[in-house]
Parts: sequence; structure tokens; C-alpha cells
Amino acid sequence: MSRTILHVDMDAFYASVELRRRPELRGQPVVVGGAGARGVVAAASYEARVYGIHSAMPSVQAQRLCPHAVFLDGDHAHYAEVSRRIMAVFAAFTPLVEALSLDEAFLDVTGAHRLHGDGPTIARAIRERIWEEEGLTCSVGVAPSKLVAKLASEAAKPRVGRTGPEPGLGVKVVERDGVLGFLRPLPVQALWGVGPKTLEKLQRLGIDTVGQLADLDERSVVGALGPTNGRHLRLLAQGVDPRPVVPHQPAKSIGHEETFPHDHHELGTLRHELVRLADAVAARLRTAGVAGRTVSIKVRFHDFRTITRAVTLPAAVDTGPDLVRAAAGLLERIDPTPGVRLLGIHVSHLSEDAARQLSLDDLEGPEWGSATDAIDAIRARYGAGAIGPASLAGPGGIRVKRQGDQQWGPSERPRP
DNA sequence: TCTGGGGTCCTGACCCTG
DNA sequence: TCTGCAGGGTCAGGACCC
Repeated sequence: MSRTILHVDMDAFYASVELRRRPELRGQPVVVGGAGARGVVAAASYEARVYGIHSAMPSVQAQRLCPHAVFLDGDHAHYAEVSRRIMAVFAAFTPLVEALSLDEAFLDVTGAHRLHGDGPTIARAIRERIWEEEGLTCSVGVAPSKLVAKLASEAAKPRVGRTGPEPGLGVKVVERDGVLGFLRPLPVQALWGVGPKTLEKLQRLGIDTVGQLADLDERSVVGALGPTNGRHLRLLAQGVDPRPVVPHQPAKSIGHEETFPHDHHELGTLRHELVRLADAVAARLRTAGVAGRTVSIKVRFHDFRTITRAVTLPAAVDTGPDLVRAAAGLLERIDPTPGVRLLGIHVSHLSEDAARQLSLDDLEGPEWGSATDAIDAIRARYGAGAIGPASLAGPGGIRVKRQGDQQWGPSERPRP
């Protein structure tokens, strides 16, 4: 039996949410993201896209392309709240909702036809409700698989023409017998999993379109891309994508990383930043009710060379001091003198039942377990900055990393 | 010219064990 | 005891996604 998959993608989500809050900016080029010298664009309104601005572009480049654009700091917490309401709209049509990010999701509506109508009917109903309840537009792809639904929603999106933004279809339907006709002419980089490097390898084989990849013999694809990726991409190109819509997938890793407004050259200052990041990661682990065994750090140097170092502990941990102990040992192996622009800490090998009971701190004594409970309770009541590691205390209070902080680069400008 | 932050998945090297 | 091999775990790096 054929499945009906919807891919719903909000149009210029962050920028559209800001325009709804500030209607006086409608019609103007609006860019949301990190405004600092090391910031990037998170979203651009269609008016800004006319100037060639797109997401992930360095903010300074965007400013050069369109000096009169309105640049806004992102408000991640607010976007998350709007996203929660939008996901609730999806859930009213089917329990099978797989959120990919704040602004897009797959819905399997195969079992919802009797109650809500066929795929295109549900797609139109969802667009209508999101417009009525949130004042936001989205584009929807309807197809028998995730890949084709995603590509169809892309085809339904508004476009930027010579004269300015042009509305899109809103809903694009690809029936089962139309899948190959839809896929084959598309550029091969349209496939999920084909980025710049894979594109280069495929182009060396003379492959430019999805159809050419579908027709290529398996040996050549596997030779160029390896057995796993090669076979997977060739099957996608042939329209074979049985991946199910999976709601509520548990996280496999939790981490924080931060680009500094100016490079750090000393281990001492990096250790200080590490405490702050570890404290934030530990709080998120406890909120999620998980602990992790593998702690890794990520260091990006001045020249953008990036290294990772990891250690796997005998027991899972979820407290700041435990994470700092493990990560500080890794940090000692780094020579920061060339200049470090980014530091990150990540925890993986997560497990639920290991949380708290096996914490190293608990092995040394029970005090830390109750102390972290107290810290979490104080933060829940008075805010993230109310309490934190003593080493983070300064004249302006305790500098902690909060969940929902602006995350598109430092807003501060680098020191001259 | 300048390249964020949240992730997932894959590959290859290396080590250990049976 | 030595060697080869397979399999699993760990670590580091790379590619990709939004």
C-alpha cells in the first residue's frame, strides 16, 4: 500500500516570525542572525534574498550586499515557542510527526484519510490553520516518500524573480507514478546527502542529474562514494526511499560550542570558558534526564583548522564538575598559542538509566547529587544566571550560557 | 572575504581480545 | 609461542543537514 507523506516547511521562518511581531518592517529586506563580525545569517526575508542574501552567509557579506537591510538579533526562545504551537497543529492531523528542526517536519498521513481527507486536502488544511492561527505561511510537499515530499515542498516555495519575490504553489503533489518523472531532471545535489564534496566526486563521473545517477552502474557509484553512501544515494535517485516517519527520536548527543569575538591564546582563559560551557551542557543533560559516558571537546584555531579530542569514562556523568574534569584533561593536550576562535564540549553515549546513579561525584560522596538538584531548582525559579560555578562570577554577575541564547555567532565585535 | 551552532552518520586507524 | 584474522570498541576527522 502506498504511503502519503507530507513535508511541511515554514517560509523564511525566523524572518517571518519577526515580521509578524514588527509589521512596520513588511516589504523591507530583513535579516535575522548574528550581527557581529563573526556572525552568520540565520534567515532572510524574500525581499532580502533579492539582493543575494541567504542563510549561513557571513553577516558582514550580507551587510555589503544590502547595506540598508534591517538586521535583527535572533530570539531562539520565541521561535521555539511558535514552533511548539505549529507542531501542535500538525499533531491534530496525525500522531506520526517527525520534527526535523523548529521550522519543518514530516507527517505520515496514510492513516488519516478517512478522518481528514486525502494528502492534498490535509496539506491545504494545515496551511490554512497555520495562516489563521499564526499569520505565517508554509510550503507543503505531498508524496509517497520522505525524499520526494521534501523535494516537492521545495518546489512549492516562493521564488525570487527579477522583479522581486514571487509567490509559490504552496502545495506540490507528486503521485506515485509521477515520482521518476519528477526526480530525474533535478540536479543531483538536490538529493538529501549530496553536499559540495559528494557533488564534486559525482561530477568527476559525469553525473549532473538525479536521472544520470539512477542509471549509473552500482560499481561505479560505490567506487566513488563508498558502499554505504553510494548504494543509498543510488536508490534515492531511483525513487526508492522506504524510511519511515519516526516521531520523538531521543537525542544521541548534547553539546554546546561557541565562537569567541576574539581569539584566545592561553589555556587559562580557555579553561574558564570550558567551565561555562560544561555547566550549560550538564544542566541540559539533567533536564533531559540523561547522562553520557563520552566527553569530547572541539577546538577551532585561527586558521579554521578544527580538531576534536574525546575520552570515554567508566561511568556516565551529568554534572558540571564531572564534565569539566574530563574535558580539562583533553584541553591540556592542545597548544592554544596560534589562537583559538571556537571551543565546544559535547557528551555522547547517552543513557537514561545511567543518569545520576552512576555519577562520579556520587562515587566520591553524595553531596554533589543533592547540590546539582538545588542548583537546578534555583535556576528554574530565578533564572539561569542566578547561580553558577564560582569561577564564572564577575562584576556583572555570573556569566552563564542559557538555552535559547542567540546562536548565530558572537554579537560582540572583535578587539582591534 | 569570511566562514554559527545544533546535531547525525560514516569511515578509517588503531588497539584489544578470542 | 607466534602469526593471521575477525570483530568490537574507541578515537579523530569529515560530510552533511537545518
